[in-house]
Amino acid sequence: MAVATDEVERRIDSLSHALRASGLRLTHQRLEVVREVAQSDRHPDVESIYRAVRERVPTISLDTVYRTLATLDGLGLVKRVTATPGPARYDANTAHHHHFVCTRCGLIRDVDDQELDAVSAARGAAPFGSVESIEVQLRGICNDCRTKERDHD
Amino acid sequence: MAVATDEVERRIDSLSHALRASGLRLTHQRLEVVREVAQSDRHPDVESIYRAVRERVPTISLDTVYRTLATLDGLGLVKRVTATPGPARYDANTAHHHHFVCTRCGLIRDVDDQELDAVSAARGAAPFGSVESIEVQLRGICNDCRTKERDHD
DNA sequence: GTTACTGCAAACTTTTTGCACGACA
DNA sequence: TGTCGTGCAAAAAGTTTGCAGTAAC
Repeated sequence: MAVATDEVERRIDSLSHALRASGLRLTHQRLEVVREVAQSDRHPDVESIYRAVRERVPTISLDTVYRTLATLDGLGLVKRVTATPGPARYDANTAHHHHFVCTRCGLIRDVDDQELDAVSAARGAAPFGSVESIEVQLRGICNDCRTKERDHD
Repeated sequence: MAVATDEVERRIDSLSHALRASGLRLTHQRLEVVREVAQSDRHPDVESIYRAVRERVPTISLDTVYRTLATLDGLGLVKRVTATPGPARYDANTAHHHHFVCTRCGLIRDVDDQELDAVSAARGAAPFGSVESIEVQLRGICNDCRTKERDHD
């Protein structure tokens, strides 16, 4: 668990309130799916979340995980990350932040940086529509992949 | 065709050279797939490219389009766009640029902006790896979706 | 007690792969 | 002519959906 315990608690609390406010039910399955996503800062995909939650809720089904994540996304409690091709991945950090993306292995890590936060809606985007959020993707090679590359020399 | 004819020509030229340099064959199918992607600035998905190319090469198969795009991506002649969930989309603009993304309909448009180009590799990313490229995603609602929204009031 | 949610199974969409024929160099 | 690329078909991967039983409120 790489996310601080109190932040995990805060995220789970926020879930309960948001569900109640929307008239949705706080089920065991939803709670455990959120707990799983909230604990991780690795932007896990649906399959990983499913496997992890099943350790605690052995009867949960994959489609419930899909449905739960879609519901939570709709409520703004998690965000679907679209930085890599392939399986859907989710992020419980709903605060404004940026991403480092490894183009080799697909690692995604949150980047908090005030300089990047200061990037403002470009004039270049004005003709297309109204900008509501800005995310900077820093693409490159992660430390692990770089090390592996050296080992193969 | 929204991309200037001479730019399309330049991209097709660049294909021929790159394929030859890699010892790959310049087939009719590859040429027409590139022409299709190079002509468009809408970041088409594989299915759209397939449909469009089939008008000129009726016998082409969908899996050839998939394979061709993967090959071209490997050579750096097109880039797979990972800004929206769902089907793979491709961009023939391999120059450094940014994207406006409509979160409602999935529209993606290239944004050229010197201010955004000036965004530099954040210190915040340093611990994770080496940054090789930076893309800014400007997310919001496009003009068309905004208009539709008003019409439904 | 209602009604929304879940699990199961099946369907659907998107993408990949094996193989034999045909076309490029 | 040799070999790579294509088309076909089937499979694999990822995601969605209908339905009947179950659990939350």
